Amino acid sequence: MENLRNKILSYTPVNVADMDYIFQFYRKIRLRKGGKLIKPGDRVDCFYYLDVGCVNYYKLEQGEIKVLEFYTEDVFFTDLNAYVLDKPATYFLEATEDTIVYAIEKINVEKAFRMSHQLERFGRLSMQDAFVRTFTRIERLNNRTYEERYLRLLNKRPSLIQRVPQYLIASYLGLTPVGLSKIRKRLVKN
Amino acid sequence: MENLRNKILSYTPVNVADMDYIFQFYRKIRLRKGGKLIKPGDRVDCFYYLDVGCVNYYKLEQGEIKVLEFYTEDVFFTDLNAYVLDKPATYFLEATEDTIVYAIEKINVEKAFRMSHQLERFGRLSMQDAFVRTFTRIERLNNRTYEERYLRLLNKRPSLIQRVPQYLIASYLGLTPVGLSKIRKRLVKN
DNA sequence: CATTTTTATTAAACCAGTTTAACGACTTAA
DNA sequence: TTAAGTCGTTAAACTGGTTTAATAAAAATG
Repeated sequence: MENLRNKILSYTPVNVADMDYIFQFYRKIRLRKGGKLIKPGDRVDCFYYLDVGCVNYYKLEQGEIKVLEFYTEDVFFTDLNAYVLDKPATYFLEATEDTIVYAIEKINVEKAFRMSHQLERFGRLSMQDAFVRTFTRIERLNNRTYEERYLRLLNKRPSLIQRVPQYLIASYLGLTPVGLSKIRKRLVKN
Repeated sequence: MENLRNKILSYTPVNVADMDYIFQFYRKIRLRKGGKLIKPGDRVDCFYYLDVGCVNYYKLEQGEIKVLEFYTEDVFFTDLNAYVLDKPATYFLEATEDTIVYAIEKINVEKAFRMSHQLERFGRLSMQDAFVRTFTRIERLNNRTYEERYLRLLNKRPSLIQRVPQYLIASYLGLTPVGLSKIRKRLVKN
């Protein structure tokens, strides 16, 4: 759990007692490829830290898969909408490969944040960080063509293209598998 | 500043002393229509609360306006990317009508959050709230057609359509003024 | 390793948007 | 009160994607 500890400390200093306090609540979860943390209808009462692997955050709409995000090494994640608002999940959180995450229950998160000002601050700053990353995503969705989005992904997260099947990448970019295939063809020609 | 006080208290209880402490830092800003809080290149060192009016959060890209969000009554906002990362702004924050906001400097936000666990918690929860709203925006951008997006906006923020010129609405929805005009025509026919 | 299943490519027809340009209505300023 | 600018609509030609379907290639399975 050394990675998780360093991740927390990357946001703000936390004294050893407070760190130990929150760590008592974390439990390790191993997922095989295809294993799910959350599926629609589930209660979402955990916040996760992705240590090893990749988790696909997606929903099914009229049978069609809509990928919202791929969470990879060293990020916090959950189905935040459902988690925050205590609503049943509408998304899946599913491992695209063998994956290790650490989970902490919401009730214990709240306990830890109430008990420690430093942990509360960690909570605020990590949320701020999540916000900024999400916002950047909106910027891209709004302003770029599909080709530019694909090239950007290729550049920013090259390993993702290797790890994840192309039809999921297509969905993540907001187009069809056929559409992505055409873009790729266009790119090699030029 | 009663609205601002209630907004803060809607997230978490804050004792009077701590509330007074943070309130000493807020200052009122009046903007005429077209007035700007931020423009590209500016240092973004304030967090704002919109009391009355409407602020357009947009950028210019090859001379073309790209609207990311309209902030209206009773929300916190800033150019968060620039604010958090201490980078120069790339966006405008511009009043689309006469507007009143309250501003607090980043340095004083940090002071208040360090001084008070309750205020720190308010900071975390308001950030969480902002995240959820932003995330909802991504969902819409990803999954819906332009027509559905327009209908949703009409339904969710009907006043916005009245207050803001149509070419800005078009940009917010991610299409051209011509495109939006065609959609509107299609809708009245059916 | 042979079979089945899953994934990626290609082609053809189609369509919801874009771009450009012209026009009319409304607003603003001199 | 005319002139200039802004805003929304329409039309025509275009384009970058979609859909559907067939096929090929690769991966999983017994």
